[in-house]
Amino acid sequence: MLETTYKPADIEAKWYETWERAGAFACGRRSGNAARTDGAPFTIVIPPPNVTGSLHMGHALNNTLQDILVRQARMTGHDVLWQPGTDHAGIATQMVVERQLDAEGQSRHSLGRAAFIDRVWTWKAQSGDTIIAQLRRLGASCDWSRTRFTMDDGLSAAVRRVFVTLYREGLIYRDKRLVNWDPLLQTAISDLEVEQREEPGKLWTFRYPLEEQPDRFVCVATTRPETMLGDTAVAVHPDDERYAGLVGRRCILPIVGRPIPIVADSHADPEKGTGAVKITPAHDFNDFEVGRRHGLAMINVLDARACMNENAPERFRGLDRYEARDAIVAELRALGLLERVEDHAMALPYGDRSGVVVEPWLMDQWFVDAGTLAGPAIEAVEDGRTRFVPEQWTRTYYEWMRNIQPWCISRQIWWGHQIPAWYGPDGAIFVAETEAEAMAAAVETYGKAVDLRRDEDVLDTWFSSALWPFSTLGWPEPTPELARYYPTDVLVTGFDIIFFWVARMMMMGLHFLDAAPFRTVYIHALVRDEKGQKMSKSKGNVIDPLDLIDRYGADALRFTLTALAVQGRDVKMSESRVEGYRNFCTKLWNAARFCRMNDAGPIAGFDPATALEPVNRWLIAKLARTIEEVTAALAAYRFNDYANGLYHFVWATFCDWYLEFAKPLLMGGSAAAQSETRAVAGWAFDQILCLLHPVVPFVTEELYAQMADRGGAVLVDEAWPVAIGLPIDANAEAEIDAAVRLIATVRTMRVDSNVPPGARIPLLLRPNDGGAMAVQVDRDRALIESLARVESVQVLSGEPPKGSVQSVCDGTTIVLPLAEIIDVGAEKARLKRELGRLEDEIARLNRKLANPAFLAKAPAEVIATDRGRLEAAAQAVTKLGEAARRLAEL
RNA sequence: GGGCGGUUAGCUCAGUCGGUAGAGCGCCACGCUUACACCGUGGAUGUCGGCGGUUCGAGCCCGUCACCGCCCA
Repeated sequence: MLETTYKPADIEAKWYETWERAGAFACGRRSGNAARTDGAPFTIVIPPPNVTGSLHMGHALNNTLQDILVRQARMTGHDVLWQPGTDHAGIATQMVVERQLDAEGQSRHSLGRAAFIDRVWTWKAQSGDTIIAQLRRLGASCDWSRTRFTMDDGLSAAVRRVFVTLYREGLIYRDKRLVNWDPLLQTAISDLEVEQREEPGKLWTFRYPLEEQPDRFVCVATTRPETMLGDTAVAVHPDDERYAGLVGRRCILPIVGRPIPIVADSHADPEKGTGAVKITPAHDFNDFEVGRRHGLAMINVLDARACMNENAPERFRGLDRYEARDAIVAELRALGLLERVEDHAMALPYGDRSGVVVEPWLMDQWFVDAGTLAGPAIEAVEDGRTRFVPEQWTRTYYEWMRNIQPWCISRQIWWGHQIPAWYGPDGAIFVAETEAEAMAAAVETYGKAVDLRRDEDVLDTWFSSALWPFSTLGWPEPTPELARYYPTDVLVTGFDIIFFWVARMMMMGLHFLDAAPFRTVYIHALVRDEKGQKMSKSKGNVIDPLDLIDRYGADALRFTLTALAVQGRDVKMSESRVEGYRNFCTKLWNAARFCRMNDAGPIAGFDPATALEPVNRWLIAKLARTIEEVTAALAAYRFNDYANGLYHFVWATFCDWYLEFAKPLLMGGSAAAQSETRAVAGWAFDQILCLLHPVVPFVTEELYAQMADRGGAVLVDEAWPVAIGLPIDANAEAEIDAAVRLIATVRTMRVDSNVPPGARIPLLLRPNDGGAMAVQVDRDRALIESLARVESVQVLSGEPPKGSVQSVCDGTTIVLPLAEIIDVGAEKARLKRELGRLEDEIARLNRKLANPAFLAKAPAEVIATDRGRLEAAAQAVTKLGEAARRLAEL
């Protein structure tokens, strides 16, 4: 016999091992009802987590949703591939290992490149499986036999093939441009890795003397005085009359003494500051463009650590950028060239990994021509080959794609895919997949063997991630998996990586396989804490999913995340919700206990269409509707509707009503009714297990095993329920729904009249149409007596006895003869309240139905509904009015 | 500055076609009942952010304002 509470820890590991041993997650097989479907492929690639990371709540949500989709797809007979794997996460992983080295008093430079990379692999070997193990605990049903890592040989070959191909097509190139330079990590990073933070700062206004008239000045404002050493112009707006006479003349850059031109450029904003701006093309993205337009010199005054370099006057060299700022301001002040200082809020660019202010820095880097690749990626969404859900994200995608900038892909770190480019003695570039090929090309160029030097940089991690949907399937080799599982069906990911990842996979997939990598991109929200704050270690509000799994079970966590996964809204996580859904699992568990105690298990070949009892036909109809509803919800990615629909069906319909109705049938019904009820309950419970399995796989699998001898079959391989063929008996539904309302009314009357819960009292019904009601009462007598806890149910033809409590339900007067215990005053008050409510409703409906415009324009069925309501209310008033009069006679 | 989302019960949120506003948690009362106290039964709780408009009828559609959050520059 099952215990009274569900203990997740006892069964989760067992079932996960069973599934894996059975190969239940492997692609290339078909489960569910194989006869019903064609075993079409269904593919999802996992958003690869950082190989050395650990599971956080965002992963838990992301993978729960994917797991629901793939488990359901297996049950509908698809050949499912959920492709797992991890990402090498270049900068993040390198930082972790560098911190370790630092603690040992070493650095990557003291170790050397080869030894350092060995060290990272060692670290990966130690911690690389952590997150995979954690995903298993969550229940994720990936095909682990196909696990890939972005630095595997095959995936690395794909990276080289893509790099070389794009280089030859002119879509990858080396260029000297301003990049975002992280002076702490000493590497370039992409625009997306820069976070703009609004901060209070200062705006300094300096006087730059004119070359010809040293007593006249042009005033320029800046938030970054230290960069003035690299100024090569002053710009004013071409329409700015204040400066019209100065354009074309020169001023003298203070401290440096360099004459610089005053140019007209619309970048200068007449409204801002003095209207004149200093131009430092080597240290500002806007100034860089101005410099290009006017052919200005580009003078770099900072080194890789953001200290002043040899292009600065000697006394500033080696100063950190902030020290240099103070020194320069002081010197200009001393020279009388500081006009003023104002407080000024400004956005500063921070490196999202290092947390330091990045510098726009002029250097040679590798770039992808993202603009060219974006075209087809935009079209694929425009013409619907790829669809975003929720649809609103389409705009975000377009917005970014249509304004895309060249993508800087080289990183000055060691952990990652080293760029397959070699330099000859004269600096000529040879890009090839192997050193041998590069050498061959060099020999052809130079006519002899030369020393080639490989580019030391590695590629942005997202470069390899961009290939994930096909590199994991074996590309560039023409594997059977690639042919069968690409393009994938759906990508499930968070909105925060639409640009980083989704957009780039779209570009690469379209370019190299001529097909968008996914048919649907489902974008889910961020998981926040219960106050709506983003979870972060520094805030200390992180909820650890593994802790929740330990305490409440993986199923409870999964159900919580699913029920809260509303499209377009953040998920606010709170422990009380997890506890509530743990309780739901226990409820399910106890429903199973009840079924087992009553021998209500699944019966092979049972056909629900043969059921005759109204209660059973009622349940079958409700279940059929639930199947349709939750299947549709999943098809539309409305995960919350799926979870809540089942929650309500299981708890309210099945447990609260059906099982309670079943009790009198099982205990006192005819032999036929008993065996039918056992069969229907057992069958329905099996259907429930199937429907719930994708979201709560562990508890449902355990109960599936507990409910019957399955001959080794597991729920994970079962078929998804279908509503087609199930009888939806409207009469049975109406009959039992009416009984439900009647019982609820009696229960309310009992409480209102302080009838002791245990007291069995008679129930009298005075229907409008004696015939039909009498038949129904006769049929459902046992149900009503049991659930309303009454000793008898009789149809009343004459006047109710004196001292009765009365109410009206569906036109029938409900009479409880309680002369002994009735509190006349309280009962009068209750009737008065009820009559007042009805009068209000009648007045409202009368107003509405007296409005000629309503009668003329509203649909006929709306008018009929309201007339029905009015009639029912009027009847109820009559009956309760009588009841009140009878009470007054006492 | 541009864009997106939000504002509904004490809290967290659903609300699909415009037709008397729902759920979970919490709260109150009562607990007979051999599936379950991680439970059962009953109950209370709303200016659907403000204003204006469209409509027979608006939480829902349109306009506008306020506040909150996010993204981009």
